[in-house]
Amino acid sequence: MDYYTFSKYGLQVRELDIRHTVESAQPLTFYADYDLGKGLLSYVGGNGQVNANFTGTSKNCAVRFDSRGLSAARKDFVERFRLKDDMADIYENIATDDFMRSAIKNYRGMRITLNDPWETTLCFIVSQYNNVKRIRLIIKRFVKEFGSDVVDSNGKVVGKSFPTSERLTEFSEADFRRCGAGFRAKYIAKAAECCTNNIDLYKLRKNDYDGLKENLMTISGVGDKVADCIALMGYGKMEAFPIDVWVKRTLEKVYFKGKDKKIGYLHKFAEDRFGAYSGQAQQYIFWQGRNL
DNA sequence: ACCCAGGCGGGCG
DNA sequence: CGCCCGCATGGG
Repeated sequence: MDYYTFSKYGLQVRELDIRHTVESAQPLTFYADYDLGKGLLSYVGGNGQVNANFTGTSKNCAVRFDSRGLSAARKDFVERFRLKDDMADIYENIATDDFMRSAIKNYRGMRITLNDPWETTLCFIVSQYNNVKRIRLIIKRFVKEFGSDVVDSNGKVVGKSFPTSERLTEFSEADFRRCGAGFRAKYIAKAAECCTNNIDLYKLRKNDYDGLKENLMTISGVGDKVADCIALMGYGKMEAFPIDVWVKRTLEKVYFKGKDKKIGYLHKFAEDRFGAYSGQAQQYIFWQGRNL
């Protein structure tokens, strides 16, 4: 059973809570413009500018796009918000206990977004030892400073595209520091160079999860946690389970009486418990844990 | 003022 | 290998 159908000016969607999805710290939402009070979200997708207008509830919402470029916007949106996912099956498989059931109840409709691999890489390099608000600030500065103009059919500038790795090789560590990247500026300069001249992130799409993660971790500034975030939100590897401070803290509190557990142990715990849907489970644990 | 943030690389034992 | 430390910066 599909979770979306085409409507005249957009889509009719079930199980999509745009607020929780946008607010739960995912790459798209680090630089998209939105006014959730008015149900507005706009971003530059793979098929150009998308302006979406939401009405309804998380159980059943209507999404309306500009009539111009409607089919491209629909296509982009379906991929971006993973509307083909079988949410009933996902909920059923990750609702393993009271804590998970409660998290799902609180944030039902929160989706994992699928983003461009390089965008995701840059966003999560910036995310390390940082907070969500400041990640957004820095990423927005990168788009503003280094992105190129996106124009509509009349030549009018409607937004800025996310800067490619190649584009960033035209700039230096000092330029990235000026955007507030701090000590991560060095990682970014190296990563941009690496992803332009050594690794083709788009060819890594053919890898399975293990091979992908191994390749990603050769990039400067990409360790275990960031690699899992990129695998999950940049490549759609739903079995990835990123463990940040919040997820670690929450797992230990809920399942291990607050006792310290090693990252490797927690990865195995998640794999056994959530399996192929670990990534979706992680997003609920992360957001519930942060808001406890 | 002080503390923390979706961690990582490097150095040391 | 595992452990520990420093790290830029802005908001609470």
